[in-house]
Amino acid sequence: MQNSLLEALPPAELARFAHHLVQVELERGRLLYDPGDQIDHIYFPHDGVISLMTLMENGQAIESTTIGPEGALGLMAAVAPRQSLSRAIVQTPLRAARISAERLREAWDDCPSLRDLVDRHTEALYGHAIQSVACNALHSVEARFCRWLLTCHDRISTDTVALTQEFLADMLGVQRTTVTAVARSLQAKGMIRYRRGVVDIIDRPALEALACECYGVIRDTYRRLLGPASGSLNGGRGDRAQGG
Amino acid sequence: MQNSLLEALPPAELARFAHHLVQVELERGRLLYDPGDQIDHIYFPHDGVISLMTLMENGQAIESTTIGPEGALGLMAAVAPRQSLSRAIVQTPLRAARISAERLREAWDDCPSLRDLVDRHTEALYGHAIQSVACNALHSVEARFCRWLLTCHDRISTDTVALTQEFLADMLGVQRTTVTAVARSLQAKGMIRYRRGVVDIIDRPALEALACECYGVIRDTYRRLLGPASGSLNGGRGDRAQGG
DNA sequence: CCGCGAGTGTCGAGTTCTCGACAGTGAAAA
DNA sequence: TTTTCACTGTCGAGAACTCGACACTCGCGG
Repeated sequence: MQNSLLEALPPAELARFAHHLVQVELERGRLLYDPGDQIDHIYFPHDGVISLMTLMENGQAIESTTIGPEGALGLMAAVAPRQSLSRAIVQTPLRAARISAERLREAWDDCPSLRDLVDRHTEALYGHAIQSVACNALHSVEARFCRWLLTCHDRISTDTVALTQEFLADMLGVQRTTVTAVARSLQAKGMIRYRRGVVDIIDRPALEALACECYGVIRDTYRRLLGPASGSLNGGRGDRAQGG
Repeated sequence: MQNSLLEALPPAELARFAHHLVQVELERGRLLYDPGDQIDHIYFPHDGVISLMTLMENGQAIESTTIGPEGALGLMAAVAPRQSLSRAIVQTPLRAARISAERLREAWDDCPSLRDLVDRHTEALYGHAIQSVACNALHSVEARFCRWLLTCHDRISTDTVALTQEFLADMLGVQRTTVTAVARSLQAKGMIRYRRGVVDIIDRPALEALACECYGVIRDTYRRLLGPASGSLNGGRGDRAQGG
């Protein structure tokens, strides 16, 4: 059990629905939800990344936010039945705990810490989204490319990311040729190495220097709202931690 | 009382906190929150627009989402104390009902419909944000300019919008010269007329044709989640409406 | 009345990214 | 081994937008 949300729950609450959790392994590219789909299952990743993509009328899909081990997919359906607003696809090989949304809703009233955690998670996801709004309007493809790599790197256990340039171009909402140009530039600087469908991260500090501030802002938002000192375990109001 | 959320509440629930609501009128440009500010008041607009802006390290601010009469500002603080993630400024002269977040939290446990409505509002706001993520990455300044005008037009009672090109450039995250060029183009087509700090909307259908799909998507998301048939008033699960 | 300042018009060089096209290449399948 | 196809490299014209600069003008205050 490595999902942060599940780990943060008091054992007594976790016990109320743990027997409904199913451990699953999902392959890269697996489609979990499309816009309008009823959210029937909630996924708590242990490692790996799920991309949430906004689908346009012409079929183009662009990444809006991501879900990793610090969060969960479909958590809004823990409160009440909900439809997905995004396309959700598995980005990297994924290990996750899955639960029927209905089963989780049945435990809802008896799980105050879970409710609090879900609220904070929702807020963090919103923070992720509004930072991406700014990022897409203001930052270069190169900076966004680096941010994307770093975010992915944080959530997997290796320095090797399996992805094609074509796929990344879709994520970022740009042409493949643009991604190719950026990738070559980064490789020339010795920051990454890549071959067909694989990117190796060589010099992470350099990537951090080239990435936009959004990388750190989003990471810190999750930490602040869902981290150990967020007050989610000692019941709400008090902020006795030393800060942020 | 014209705010949709307040109007949608059962009178019994509204009565639990209505005596704490204060009617306020706020001038254009008024700063309500900056990132990190404790959310001490919640605003339910009757007419007018509040812009939520993501603030970057260099001080640049770009609009991420907006709040109008169909929503409320700071609603996440109705659940538990929260800090603002955005800068919130009054976009057009605003009439709103304001309540202390703490007072609303006191009524929280006794207001199931309010809780449901807040959940739906949060989801709609998130939907707004992820659509803007895609929009900023994929759509032209002209299309976004039109979307912005339409969204604003929907929420005020006149065909005249008070805004400078410089301000709109900030909202959209582009250069003022770009906004000027687009504005001139739209005026040449007879769709708008403008003078110093004022834009008149002449041909709304033409603006709708030029705006990107995001305008309609966001509007429909709010309607679906917060509209009369959303099930928020008859207590939850059942979807007995004819749907859509 | 004048002066000031915010808001707008415009210009032009430069950069980034688009978009279509086609060639090269590596890895897996036949 | 050969074939095949997905993935990458590259080119070039063009569009969109940036960025700095400066002139103009409207409306307000002195």
